[in-house]
This record gives sequence, C-alpha cells and structure tokens, in this order.
Amino acid sequence: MKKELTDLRLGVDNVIFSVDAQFNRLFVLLVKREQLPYKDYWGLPGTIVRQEESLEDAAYRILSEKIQLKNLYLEQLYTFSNRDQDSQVLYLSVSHFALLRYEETMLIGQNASWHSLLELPKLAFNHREILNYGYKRLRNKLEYSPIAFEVLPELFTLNNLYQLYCTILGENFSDYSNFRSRLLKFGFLTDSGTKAYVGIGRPATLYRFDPDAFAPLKDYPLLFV
Amino acid sequence: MKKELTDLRLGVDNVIFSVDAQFNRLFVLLVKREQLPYKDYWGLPGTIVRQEESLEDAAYRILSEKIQLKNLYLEQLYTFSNRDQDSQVLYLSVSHFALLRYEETMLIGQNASWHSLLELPKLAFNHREILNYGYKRLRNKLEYSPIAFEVLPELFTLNNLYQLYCTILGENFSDYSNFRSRLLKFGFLTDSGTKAYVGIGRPATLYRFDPDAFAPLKDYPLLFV
DNA sequence: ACAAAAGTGTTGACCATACACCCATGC
DNA sequence: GCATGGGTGTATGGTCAACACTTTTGT
Repeated sequence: MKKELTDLRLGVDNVIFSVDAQFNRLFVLLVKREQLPYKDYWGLPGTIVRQEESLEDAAYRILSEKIQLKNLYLEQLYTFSNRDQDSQVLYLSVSHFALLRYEETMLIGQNASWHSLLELPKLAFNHREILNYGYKRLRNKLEYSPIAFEVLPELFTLNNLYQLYCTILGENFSDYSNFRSRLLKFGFLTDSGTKAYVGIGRPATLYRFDPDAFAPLKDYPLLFV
Repeated sequence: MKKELTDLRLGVDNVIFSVDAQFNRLFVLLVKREQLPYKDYWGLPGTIVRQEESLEDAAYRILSEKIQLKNLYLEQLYTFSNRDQDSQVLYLSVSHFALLRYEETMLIGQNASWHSLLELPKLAFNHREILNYGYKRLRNKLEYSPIAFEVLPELFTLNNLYQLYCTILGENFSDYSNFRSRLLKFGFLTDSGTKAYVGIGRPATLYRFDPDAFAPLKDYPLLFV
C-alpha cells in the first residue's frame, strides 16, 4: 500500500485575464510572492489545496483574497506536474482560466495587480508556461465561443465588440465592416433601440446579446473571426 | 502545515481509441476490474501513481500491461476530482487520450479488450464521463489536426482516409469527391507512384503523408472536414 | 460646410455542394 | 461487354476580403 502512494503537493494556479474596454488593454492578474521560493517574484495567483476543499474551492478561495469576485466562471486549463529530484515530492498544479471586466474588478490588498501581456516581468516557477497556455485558450475561446459578451456591458456598440477582439487577437484580424456583417448575420445581437452619443460623429446603435437566439447555434463550430 | 495538506489519491485513466480500418469500426480499450469497488465492471485502464513515477510514467505503465505499445503518444485530457464524503479523501484522476491502429495492437492478458462505442457496458466510477470527454476530443482532433495519418499505414488510398473519417465522424460528414479534392489541394499528400489492386474495379492510387509539406500549415486552423 | 464616426453596398476571388461523367480493372 | 470502384469536371450558390460609398451627428 505504501509503495503505491507518493508524496504529493497539490496546488491550483489561476490565469485571470481582464480587458480594459476603454483603452483596449489586455491584462493578466499577478501576485507578488512574499515567501520563498521565488520570494519577491511575480507569479500567478495560486495556492495549496486544503483539507476539505475541492480544486475549484481552492481556486476561488485564493482569487477571493485578491479580487472581488462576482459571476466568475473558472475553466480548467491543464494539469502541470513536476517531481522534485531531491525530495522526490510530486508537485501538481491544476491551472484554471477566466476572463473578467477590468472596470468592474476591484483589487484587494497590495500584492496583486494587473499586468499588460506586452511587458511581463520574469515569473516564478513555470508560471510563464501556464500563462502562455492560458493565453492560447483565451484566443481560441474568443474565436469559437461567445465569451466576449460575458465581458462587455449589457448594451454595447459593434465597435466596442470589435475593439475587444482587436485587443485580444491583435490588430487587423479582420476588416471592421466585414466583422459587422458577419456578427449581425448570426442573429443573436438585438438592436436595443437606443444609441450611444459619444461626442462628434454619428451615434452608434447599442446592441444586446440574446442568449436564447444563440442557444441553437452553440453546438456548431461557428467562427466569430 | 498539516492543515494545508489534504488526503489524496492520485490516479491516471486512459481513453485509448483504435480504428479498425478494414471493417470501419471504432473501439475503446476497456479492462475488467478484478477488485472492489466496482468488481467485475468494465472500466478505463488506469492506475494509482507510484513513488518516483511521473503522471505520464504511470499512464504508460498501466497501458504497457494491457497492450503492446509502439510510438504511442498520450495527450492529457482533463483532471477529474472528487472528494469522498465519508473519508474526506480527495480522489484525483488525470485522464489521457490516444488513438492507435487496431491491426497493429496486440492485447496482453485476458482482462483487457476492445469495445465498440455503439454497445458499451456500464462502466465503473465516472469512466463513462471521461470516455465521452475523450470521444469529443477525438472528433475535434480529427477535424483540426493530421492525427488520421498517425493511424493509417504509411501508404494509403484516399478511400482508406475517407473511411477512417466516416468511422469516427459518422456517415455523410462530407461528399467523397469533395473530400478528395480538398485533401489533395492542401498539398501534403504525395502520390507514391504505386497502386492498390484489390479485386475488381480500378486500382486506387496509394498516397503518403508528407510531414514537411504539412509543417508550414500546422499553425493554421485548416479544416479537414 | 466640414470632420468624424457609424453603417451600407459592391466587386471579384475563392470555396463548398451536389451531382454527372469518364477511367481502369476483373470477370 | 459490363459491373465495380477510382477519379475528374462542372454548374450553382455562398462566403470572404478589400474598399468605396452613404448617413448621421457635433462644431
């Protein structure tokens, strides 16, 4: 019996993205480590799984210490494992992923902050690898699922939507006018009847995402890009 | 310190598919359990991770006890977790996935066998859920990656390829002649110069998959279907 | 009137579908 | 010759990228 068991440390690490819709910036949540190893390095918010917790419990717990959560849905990414050569302890990290609204997310405490993906510090452990994996998943979800509408306000303009896609996928992923017609043709964006007046220029139609109209499409591999 | 640790049982479970190219059948590898719980039920080949093993080691070890492995590449699927309400032990199952050639795979021992997906017995634990997850991944990989060529013989006809897709994705996923031209247009199938003479009818051209010609395409989301 | 931003339309190239049809072989 | 399966071609309709154009606002 003893032979079959192994010394384990089970942890969770979270790759939490947020999009600043106003200034078109993509952020990831990092925490400054206060303990060894990698003291004073930045890393992903993670923790050891405690007695009586599930994996998801642990992931939500550590996040709730760093940011205010509401309606946060975590998705499992991948399980990274690594056995320490000296101690023979097997370290397991089950990583999770989420996308939030930057404007609605309050940070708690001093040691957590949003970092642009364009200027990342050196990260602790293999967190850079986990982050890259999460970023790949983010872009993938944006193309194949309606994740964008979870992070936009209830009413949004097509330009808001387009900017969000640009921020995550990069400029020139698609022509704006073609993006418009493709999205409108799907039929799950309904005209709210109101307009967005923002200074000079023609006011933009405010749309609303209609989950019921989207539902029948959800099993098809429709491309948003 | 004690408070942070949790009673853990770490296991791996494998969803191993094989395709019988000759008779167009898709199989999954199941093992008849000899111990409690779920004694005499069929289940996925899995094991507890031992001292000094990595996750992958354990996955390959249990498979090597059931089938002859050669060039088997396992891909991680998902980590299922479940805490026992009575003992408070946290059970973790890191599942893996692979696709093999039925014709080249020798089973070892009496308690492992191939089962058609169309007539599955009741499975132990949550193995039905894991299997469904793996099946979804299999179909997905077939559409977006050249996994089919790992499982076909070195020389194959376009009809062999088409039959393989039919077996996994179901009939009528695409017209045969359109499937032909789409695949040939990619340019990574090279005419071997030889023909397959199988009884009556015009002999079919034998093709070979060219990894070098495929390489530049690998980062594009090309659709095989 | 003019600039700015939203929104529409047009064009040509490409691609998918559903077939019809031709080709090479065994009997 | 003819059945059988391999392989090619084609007409239609749709989709996509690029870009020109029109509309509605503030100043």
